[in-house]
Amino acid sequence: MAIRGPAMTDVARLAGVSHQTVSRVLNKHPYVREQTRLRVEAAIVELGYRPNRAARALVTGRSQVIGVVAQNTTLYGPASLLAALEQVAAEAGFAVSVGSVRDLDHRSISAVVERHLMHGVAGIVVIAPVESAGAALERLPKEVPLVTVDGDPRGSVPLVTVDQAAGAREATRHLLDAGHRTVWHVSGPADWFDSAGRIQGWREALLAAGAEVPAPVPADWSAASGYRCGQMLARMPEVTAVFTANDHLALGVLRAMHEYGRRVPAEISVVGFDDVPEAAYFIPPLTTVRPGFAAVARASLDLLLTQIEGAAGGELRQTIAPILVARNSVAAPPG
Amino acid sequence: MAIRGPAMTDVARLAGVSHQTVSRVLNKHPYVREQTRLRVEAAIVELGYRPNRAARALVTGRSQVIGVVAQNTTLYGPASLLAALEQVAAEAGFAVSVGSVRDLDHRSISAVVERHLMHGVAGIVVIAPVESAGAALERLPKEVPLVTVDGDPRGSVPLVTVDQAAGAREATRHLLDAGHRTVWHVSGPADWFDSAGRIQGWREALLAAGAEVPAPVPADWSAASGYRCGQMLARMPEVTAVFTANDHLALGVLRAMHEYGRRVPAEISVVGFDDVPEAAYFIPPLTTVRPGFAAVARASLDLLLTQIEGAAGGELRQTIAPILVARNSVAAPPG
DNA sequence: GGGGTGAGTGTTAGCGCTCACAAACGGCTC
DNA sequence: GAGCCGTTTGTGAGCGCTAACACTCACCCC
Repeated sequence: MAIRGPAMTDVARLAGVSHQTVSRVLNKHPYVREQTRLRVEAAIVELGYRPNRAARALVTGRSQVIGVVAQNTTLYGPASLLAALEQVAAEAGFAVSVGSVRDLDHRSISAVVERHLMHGVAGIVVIAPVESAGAALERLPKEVPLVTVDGDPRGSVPLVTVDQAAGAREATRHLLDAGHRTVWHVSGPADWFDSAGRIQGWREALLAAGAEVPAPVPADWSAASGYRCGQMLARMPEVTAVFTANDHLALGVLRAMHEYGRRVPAEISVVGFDDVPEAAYFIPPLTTVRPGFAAVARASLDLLLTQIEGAAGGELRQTIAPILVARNSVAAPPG
Repeated sequence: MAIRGPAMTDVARLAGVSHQTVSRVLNKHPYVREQTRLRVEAAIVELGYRPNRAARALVTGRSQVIGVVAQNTTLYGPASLLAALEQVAAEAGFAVSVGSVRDLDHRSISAVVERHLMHGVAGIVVIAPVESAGAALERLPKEVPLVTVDGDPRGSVPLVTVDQAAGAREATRHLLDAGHRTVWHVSGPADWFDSAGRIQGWREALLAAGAEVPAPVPADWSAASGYRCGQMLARMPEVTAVFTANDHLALGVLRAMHEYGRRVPAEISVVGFDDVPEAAYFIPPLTTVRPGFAAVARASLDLLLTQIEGAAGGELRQTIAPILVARNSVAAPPG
């Protein structure tokens, strides 16, 4: 294994130039004669030459790899973000190395960051949607370019985030516009920034419409907890509209409503958040909010590359607006 | 940016030894006096020294990164596999670099493989569940250690795969045991090995029980197509049991049954495949087959590391048995 | 006492690349 | 024709590490 391929000098010899000229061709320097460039390129093709990144990284002191720290990568949201990041990074010539963490506490995060540093990443993207992660990041070594996604809005680390509040406002307004007096909210875990933002947007929309603001029903992100909350809401006749913090919660709520014989949307309207691919095939198809993963990925990488290239300036905060996807889980309230 | 940290010679100077001794400590060579080792380790901690992977990779000719080629990483299956791989790799001191492809044809795959090679990966895992990928892999350069997951059983490339047929047999037998005369199958795309294996297992179980074998209903993997197939099956009164090639198809079928007023499981039983986390919260909770992603990941990495280390021997084919997860979507047929 | 042995350490030579610098060349100005 | 520019190419050093080898001891055996 690990047979060494041809090196730059081999290409140089074949093309009848110095290794330095080959390097210049590879790095697209100006001041290489067209004819020389063609000769070098031909030699590269002929030998099947492939530049050695390790050697380049050694001398330049930076690699072409960015590390990502994420939790729960099997969930639709993180997985989508990861895929989008990978694609954007590839376009910029960077590879993406993932590091999953079980918990987003200081110890887990810095362990994975440390692993990334050992592997010599050029920069790190941390998907850090909870309080504990925010604190952990402040304590990280400053030597590495770092960007957080969905992180602490009050932190000092460069941040890209989906405008949770805007999405929640839209969802809530959509329900109010359908004629509901007020909207109940099944919220995500209290320590997630996403949860906080969605609660805030929901509350703002209600207040703006002069509607009553019921207490949010706390849950985690799972269909299981959505189901439990749904069981409660199903027994409350005054509930006609529910906005859940994500689609899986909505799924649980839908199942509970079904079991209690409360028809959706005829008796109760439901709106989710995330637009998972299956959302269109829930019973009934779910109206939800779609965050722009691709836009988030692009913004994150831009921010990171700016830091890697050493340019100090530019915005350190980017907000991506989500959009509402209307389906059949919303109708006018009964009566 | 990219401030160079302390190098091995700095550690050596502080510990009063040569850089080579530091290297020996780092690589756990024998023949280093305990006392010396402690002195070196103290110096490493004091300076916050971190070995430069690029330099090591340059001299040894191999990196500590493995590349993964996968399609559709936002789906539950691939995402789970990816996460499992990453964890197993981390334990072995390897980083995982993902490369998503839109299509599993020769061009896309070799482009991503090429990208991985440029970045100097030590080996590659290809998640290659379709015919076209199988062909593409045979044409890849042999110089790189390679393992396929869910790939072509007839190919020559080392392979780890879930025993699709065994899982399908179990699912089908489970339905037959519940008293159904026969079981209908909504199958995955024809060019997927997974589909073929599941069809085969389903057919075997029916034949073994002397049951009639209906024509499989072809679909893709989406809830959308499951829904369309479900609409058809719902109108066929003789259908009492359906085995779908994955859970999303089952979700679509469930929705169709619901719309046509056919109760599950009272009138029709349904079994899926994959055990996505939401499966327990479908209406009704879905009986399904759980493939062992962790086991697949572990086997793949073992196979890959064996190749990387140059050891030729060992099995080049590993099969992982899935298990049936019984929930409430299966009951005796009506009447 | 000469010559082995093995533990523990140091010296040297690259791995393949980029960077800084030098050099060669033609064309221009004065 | 001396001097200067801009273009095009080459030379040499060195990034931080490991592998190969050389060396120094202490210890043992005949």
